[in-house]
Amino acid sequence: MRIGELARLTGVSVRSLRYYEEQSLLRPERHPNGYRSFSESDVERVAQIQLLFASGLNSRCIADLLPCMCGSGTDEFTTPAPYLVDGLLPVRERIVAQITALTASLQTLDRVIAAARGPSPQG
Amino acid sequence: MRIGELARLTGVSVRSLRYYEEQSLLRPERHPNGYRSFSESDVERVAQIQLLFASGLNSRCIADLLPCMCGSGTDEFTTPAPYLVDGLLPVRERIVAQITALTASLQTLDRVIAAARGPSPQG
DNA sequence: CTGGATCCTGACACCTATGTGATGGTCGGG
DNA sequence: CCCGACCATCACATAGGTGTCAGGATCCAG
Repeated sequence: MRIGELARLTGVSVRSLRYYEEQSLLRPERHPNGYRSFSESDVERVAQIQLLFASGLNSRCIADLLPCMCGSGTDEFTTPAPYLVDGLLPVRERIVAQITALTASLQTLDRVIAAARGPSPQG
Repeated sequence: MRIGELARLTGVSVRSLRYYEEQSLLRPERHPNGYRSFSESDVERVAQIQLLFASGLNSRCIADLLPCMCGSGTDEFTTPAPYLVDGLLPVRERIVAQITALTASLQTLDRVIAAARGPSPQG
């Protein structure tokens, strides 16, 4: 499919999809006329990318990660080099820390919201 | 206390503390000579700010949030106007969404890490 | 051929938190 | 007085993902 359709299917802007290719997160084929040609599986792949972006990873990190996880269809390359893991562990820690921070923030927020709803001594 | 000491106590750069004031996250007094004068409670407040930043909230959001929660010890003013809650709910949703994304990413990440460690069928 | 939709590349703009440097005021100790 | 530490403001830089526009090319329909 072409870039416009992928954009529609994923809800991601054409601009971003081109950027993803620039960052090697997507590797679409090219029609003879220069148009990008994406596969069906790229829909899922873009969703993955979006998820990782939403988690605060940057494109370089995602680029490292994707070859290890995208193998929904092709599974040869699902085992990353161990050296890659060394780079992944800090990322993991950051995510855990972020979840912790978010959870704490959420609790605080919920206390605030509860207090605003009913200032009665319920908590 | 002055800005340098607050920076030392919190581990946040002086630059960031000034930025926080610019964003109305901190409202230090001013000495006649122009120096900022922070209170003891600002140490905790900065920690809160950092926590929220780490949660991915931006300064505007934090500015809305802080007046409701800064009373961790003092709970008098923990009750915000209900109209404020309307603004808080989207924030809450964003936090929940982010936790969801992070959790999913963490799972993916852990699968990759596990696969790299031992490609044996252990999980 | 014409018009419109879609695509291409390239480039600049933005936002946001933070770094960094310039330039100068304030204060305390020697 | 003078130096060093600290503070002030202003301003420019950075990074990363995205918006947006410019200037063309392609393709299809009429």
